[in-house]
Amino acid sequence: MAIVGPTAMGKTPLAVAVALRLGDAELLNADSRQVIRDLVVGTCAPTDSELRGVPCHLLGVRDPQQPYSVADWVAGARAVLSQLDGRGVRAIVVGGTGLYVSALVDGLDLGGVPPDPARRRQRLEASMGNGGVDVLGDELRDRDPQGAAAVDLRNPRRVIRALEILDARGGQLQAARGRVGGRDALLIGLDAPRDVADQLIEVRSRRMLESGALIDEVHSAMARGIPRDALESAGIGYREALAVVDGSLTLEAAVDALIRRTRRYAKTQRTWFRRDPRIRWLERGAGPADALVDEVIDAIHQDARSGQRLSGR
RNA sequence: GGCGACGUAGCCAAGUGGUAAGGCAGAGGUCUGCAAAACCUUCAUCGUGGGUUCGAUUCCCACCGUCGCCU
Repeated sequence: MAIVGPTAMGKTPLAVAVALRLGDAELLNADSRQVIRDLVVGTCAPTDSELRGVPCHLLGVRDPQQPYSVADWVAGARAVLSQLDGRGVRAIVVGGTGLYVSALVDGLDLGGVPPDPARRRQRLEASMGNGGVDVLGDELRDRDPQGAAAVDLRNPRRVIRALEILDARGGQLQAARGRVGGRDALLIGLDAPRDVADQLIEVRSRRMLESGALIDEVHSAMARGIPRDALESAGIGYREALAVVDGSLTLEAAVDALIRRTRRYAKTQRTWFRRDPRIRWLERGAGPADALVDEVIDAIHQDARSGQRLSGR
């Protein structure tokens, strides 16, 4: 099963509560920021005390500078899953990175074409030249008219990736975008009414910055030699914290920016998850999110897939 | 009290006698190897009232407001 939804709604505490209730369950992190090693404050990676003894996989497994993508995560997730299956332990996938969850659950075939950084840089530069992205879009249309129709030709990253796939395997884009090995899963969405959600985000953002914890984390990361740009791309909040550190932003302004960016991010997450009709949404109130355990457990029992497993077959 | 400047969307801001750039914020959306990313769509009738004009946000007058200088 998976618990998904916008950031700051309490997915982790809820998942932990569910795992404790089930007894034989472990968490599998599906948050693209929490996989980064040693950056826990700004990424809101769960702490040991928040996990209450429940193991959580794929947490802090890569360095900030290290390139990492959905494919890496899926590979890791599949490994975790088979290991858990072997031990007869149930996995609870928790996280807000929709693409990761989808890649695992739907079994997106990522084409087996790893990124080519040098070539990407080259094309990105081309896209910033005279003709803009259109130059790349035209190339894509030439090489695969059909495939091009399914790509957002205004989006450099998408076009560049499409070309990258064609470079590597030729043929047509469509052939590289199948689905293989999905996992049928119960999907639980956790969200809150707008005002509560805004409140949760504000409280979290304030605590993160005003306590000084994020600033401290940024300081120690820099002391370890982590490059600035790696830090900035480590998630919402790091850019703001860095700005406070070098004095270009007041703490108050940083808090505002963090709140704003986080809200916008939450909105994007909602947009992503809302279109998936399989998700069963639970709405939390201002109280603790783990009060919803019972509802999750009910959902598990009602769910045919899990029902069989729970009854011991 | 006098003189001067300014008054364009929530904020910053360009501009023209023919019916309002852009950025930020907001709202909505897209999504198959950077996804807390990248991208798309959308959002004003120009302080108020008169006048000139075929037509004014753009010219003139008055008023209101803000800022500066002077007394």
